[in-house]
Amino acid sequence: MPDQTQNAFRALADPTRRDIMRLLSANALTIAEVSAHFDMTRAAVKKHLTVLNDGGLITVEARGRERINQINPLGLAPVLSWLEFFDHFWDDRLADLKTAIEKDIQ
Amino acid sequence: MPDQTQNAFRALADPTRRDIMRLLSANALTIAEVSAHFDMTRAAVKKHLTVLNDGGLITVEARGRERINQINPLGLAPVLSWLEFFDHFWDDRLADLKTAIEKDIQ
DNA sequence: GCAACGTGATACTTTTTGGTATCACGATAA
DNA sequence: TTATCGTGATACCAAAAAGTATCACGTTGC
Repeated sequence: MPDQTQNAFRALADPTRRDIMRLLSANALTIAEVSAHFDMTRAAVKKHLTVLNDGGLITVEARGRERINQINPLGLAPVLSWLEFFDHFWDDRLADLKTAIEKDIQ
Repeated sequence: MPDQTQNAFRALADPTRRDIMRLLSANALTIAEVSAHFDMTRAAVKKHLTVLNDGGLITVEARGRERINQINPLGLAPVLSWLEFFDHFWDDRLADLKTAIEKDIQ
């Protein structure tokens, strides 16, 4: 796992994978359970889970013949770290940004 | 510009585009000036700038025959907003996350 | 043991993306 | 005007990504 920042950003670039992150934030799920929420094959969902795993955003735990996928919030650290870089440049604008977030939809 | 969240995340998925963001954080630059920092053609850089513009992360201002590309920090709002979602689920872990950021490389 | 189930992995197709090459066009400067 | 410069736009190519279909394998339960 060389470039965790790149893998994490890449993992978050796909809307399906971001939806999976939200799903897993509520409960850890097996691949089949995750697949049930999307209109695509289990194999496709599995691929997305692999990308998320490569990005360090989820961890996978084997339980019998099932694989429990669960969120790893620390995986977001490289992303937040990168964004943090811009805080130093616009501390003032960041305040506006934070308030803008409050009224942001989705 | 329907899905700004998607466009912003997609724009940040490429390492060259993230580097461009850092570049522009110091100074607003023309396309040619940005291109000088990368080992690729001006046309390729222009494409990246278009993607960044679509993502709302930069703004472009015409000045004579030049186009000044400058950062739009508010474009990061949808990204931060999405990440904010996870704060509600792990307020405690977020503290660890913030401290982890401090010692993060790159 | 045996059948059903969840998963891993591979091969394959289609679409998107990153990149180059090229040309046309407005702005600049002599 | 004329030549040059920065850019926009298009066509094109190669590689990566998203998705499907399929099969093999270990686990579960009878």
